[in-house]
Formats: sequence, structure tokens, C-alpha cells
Amino acid sequence: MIDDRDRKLLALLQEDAELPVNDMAERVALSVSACWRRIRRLTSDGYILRRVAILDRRKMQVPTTMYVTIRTSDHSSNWLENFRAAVADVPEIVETYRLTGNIDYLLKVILPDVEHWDIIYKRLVSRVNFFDVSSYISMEEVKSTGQIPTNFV
Amino acid sequence: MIDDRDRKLLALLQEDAELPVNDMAERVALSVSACWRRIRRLTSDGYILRRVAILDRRKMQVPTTMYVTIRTSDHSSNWLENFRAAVADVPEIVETYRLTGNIDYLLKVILPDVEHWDIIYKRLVSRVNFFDVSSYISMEEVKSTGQIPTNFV
DNA sequence: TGTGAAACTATTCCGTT
DNA sequence: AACGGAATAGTTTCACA
Repeated sequence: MIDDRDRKLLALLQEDAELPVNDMAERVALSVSACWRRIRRLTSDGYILRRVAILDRRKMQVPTTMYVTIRTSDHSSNWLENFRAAVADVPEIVETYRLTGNIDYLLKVILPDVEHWDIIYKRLVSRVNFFDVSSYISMEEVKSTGQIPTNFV
Repeated sequence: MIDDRDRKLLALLQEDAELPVNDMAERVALSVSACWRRIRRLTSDGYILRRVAILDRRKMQVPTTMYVTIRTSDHSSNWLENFRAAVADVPEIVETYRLTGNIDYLLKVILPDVEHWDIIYKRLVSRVNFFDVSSYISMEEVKSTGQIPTNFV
């Protein structure tokens, strides 16, 4: 189990994984070694999965976000496997969820521009059959914390 | 502008931001100093925004993902400001996009369990008026790379 | 562009509570 | 079991060739 200090450390690391242990130790009122041991434990216990760099979408020339809802009439495991493989092969599709309700799948797609979706779309439908594919362009990112909630009010 | 080596470095850093410069240098066939200078440039030019820790959702007791579509009949800037503030105040809402088409907003919500959505829902509707709120539970994360595409086939 | 030394950080060790 | 302090090991950073 983790305590409030651990939670605080995890929140800090979610914000900035480059903070020196020294600084983190100060923020949670611990010695460097105690703090370091906690971080090691949180890592080996699997709370911290990895540390990654966040890149600038505009700089990387992929500023466009689209969401795509998918409905299928074929609910066989064969179809799913096929779909899964197709989705895995397209780097522009960064997230895919199977949902409850009248939408079967939701894709998040990251693209250089809206027109590029057509290429991806064609690549998908050439490999998988769909009953319905509806796409929504993101006009504005109102909120985006890459962080999971660590505390609850 | 960035070249193929830069692109490779960025891809590596997106995968694992803890790699020592030494290792990265080997992977792109560069000297440590040359590689280090590239990384510094990529950072100061804003390609690399920051480095963050990725936490385990299950370990953190928030395994549930929901997507919520929102439609409003009030398109005033006042409503938007109100909505934006409400969304900002809820840590469980990790992403919010304004979309084209018949869905106005799409929320991604991270929760301890499905039941918890009711609490969030009540908190939202107490502050903002909605025309329609539809929620979809994620049954399965089919794909999720926290990475933006760095190269195109 | 590369070398190597200085500066900074992470990590381990050990005695204490 | 977990802490703090001190010693050690490893990386990053940068001046200079």
C-alpha cells in the first residue's frame, strides 16, 4: 500500500519526471535516501511504469486530432483479430477502445492535417469491413492533462 | 528542421526517456557529445516539451475509462467559459475536445469504477446546463501508445 | 566534432530510531 | 521497517582543442 507521501511523489513525477531526487525529497520533507528508496519501491512495485518524453504536436507536424467511431455488424473473434492487427499497423491511430453502447469502437487519430485521414481510412477499409465509420475533427483541445487522478476531493 | 537522426532520437525518447545519452548515441551512430547537443537543441527548440512518469492505472485504483459525449444548446462564450472551468476543476476528466459535427464535446474520464461517474456527472450538471450527455464505458483498451507518430509509411 | 575534466545526480552503505 | 548522513558510482554538461 502507498501513503500520502508516495502519492505526492507520484503526482510530482507525473508532472515532471526530471525533478532531481533532491528536490522531490524536499517537497515531501524526507531525506534524499528515504525518498530515493520510495521511488525505487514505487517503480519495482509497478506503480511507475516508465518515463517518457512528451513531444510538441505542432513541431512534429501532426497537429490534427480526430476521433473516429466505428460500428461493425460482424462480431466474430476473427473480425476482431483482423481489426486489431489493422489498427496496430497504423501509427497515426494512437488509441483504440472497445465501448459499451451503440458505438463499438472509438479511435483517436493524430494526423498532419484533416486530409490525411482519407489515406488512413482507405488503408483501414481495405483490410476490415465496417458497418459504419464516423469521424469527428477536434477543433480545440479544451483540456488535456496526460495525468491520471491521484487524489479525490 | 530536423533530420532522420533527430526523428529517431525523439522516437526513442518517446519510448523511454531514461535512456542514458550514451545508449542513445550508440543507437543513432553518433558520439555522445554530438548526440547530447542534438537532444539539447530538440529541447530548447521545443520539440521535447517535458518528461513525465507513466503510472499504472490499476495500481493507482483508477482502472475505468469512460468517454462522454456532450451536446449543448447554449453556444454563448459565457457557457463555454463556465464549462471550461467546470471541466478544469475535475481531475477525473483528463481530456476534453471540442469537435465538429453533431457531438459538441468529447470527454475522457478516468475513474475508480463505473459507479463513480455518477458523482462526476452530478458535479458537472450542478454547474453547467447540457442538452445531452451520453456516456460510454470502455470495455477494452485495444490500443494505446502514448506516442505521436514520428514517421510515415 | 571529439576529449576529458568539472559539476551534478543517483545510488549504496551504514549506523540510528 | 524506515530513516538520515556520508561515501561512492555514474551521468550530464561544457570549455577547449
